[in-house]
Amino acid sequence: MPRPGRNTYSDQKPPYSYISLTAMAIQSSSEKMLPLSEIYKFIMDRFPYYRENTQRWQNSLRHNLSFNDCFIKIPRRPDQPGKGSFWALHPNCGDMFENGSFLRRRKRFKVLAADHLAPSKQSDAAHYLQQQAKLRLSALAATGTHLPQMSTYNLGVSQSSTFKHPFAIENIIAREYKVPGSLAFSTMQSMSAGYPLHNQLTTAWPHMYNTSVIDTAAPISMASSDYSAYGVPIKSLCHGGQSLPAIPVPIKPTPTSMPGFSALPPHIPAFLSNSPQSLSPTSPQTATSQSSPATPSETLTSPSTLQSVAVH
DNA sequence: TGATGTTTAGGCTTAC
DNA sequence: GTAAGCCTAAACATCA
Repeated sequence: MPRPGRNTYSDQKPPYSYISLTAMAIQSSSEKMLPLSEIYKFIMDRFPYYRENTQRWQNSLRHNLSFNDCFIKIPRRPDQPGKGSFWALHPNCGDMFENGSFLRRRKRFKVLAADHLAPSKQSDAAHYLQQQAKLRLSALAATGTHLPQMSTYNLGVSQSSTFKHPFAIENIIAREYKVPGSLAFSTMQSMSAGYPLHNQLTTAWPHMYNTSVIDTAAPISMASSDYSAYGVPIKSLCHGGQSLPAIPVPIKPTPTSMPGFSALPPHIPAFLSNSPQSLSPTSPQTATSQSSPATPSETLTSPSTLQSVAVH
């Protein structure tokens, strides 16, 4: 639970559950999937609190990965030796935090038995992904953008150009953008003394802030016969199938009630303060997140191919 | 052998 | 008050 310190969160427990932290880590990767060790690294890099008692929280984190259906394990391919599997977010886990709290989900994401894609549904998903790939290729051709080189594990085709994952920085800060004047930003800046995040937006959230990579230019990988046509199990590919989540801002457990704290997660301001460009309300990302009323259900063709349910 | 992954259990907190 | 979510601990299995 959040235990805001006097002036900083740097040595305090972040107001995020392990599920949130893990999801953030996964979302921060360009391929939307990370091995366990990288998830550890992400969390430790950004949250000093987790640089201690590693055995404790890492055990909890592993427990969460296994226990929660919102995380899916993607085996390494034979040509990618290494220990452990990759972990990704389930395509439909986007509404887990519908109440906006990163600390406690309103509903636990649960995959029904039928949700494990049947062959027919897999083909539907594959078809959908192909369509998305074509759309992206067309967009790239129009803009002259070249495809970034990615491994066969990438999930690039899974995200539509309008979809913003709940753990994406855009969603986290979206509400702040709507605050008139400079209050939001100044508040965020004042909090940048929290987690000493040394990375910039483009580093921590490359898939969100590198315009040549994210969204409109997500890479397409076609691949190896041992796996699906996309290099990974179909099930793990369809991040674009989720519903548009509510803007996830920690609403309850947060330091908002504490003097000097805003509702924004403490590490977010650090990102922003390091990336003035991304703060521009006229930036493509911001414009997209604000001006695009389209929901994934509107932009995606077959969300029904991936059924899941949040159980209470 | 250590890292990774699964499962079970108990206690605490929070939403309903 | 109850159910559900979260955290922590622990035991065990698997694998590089």
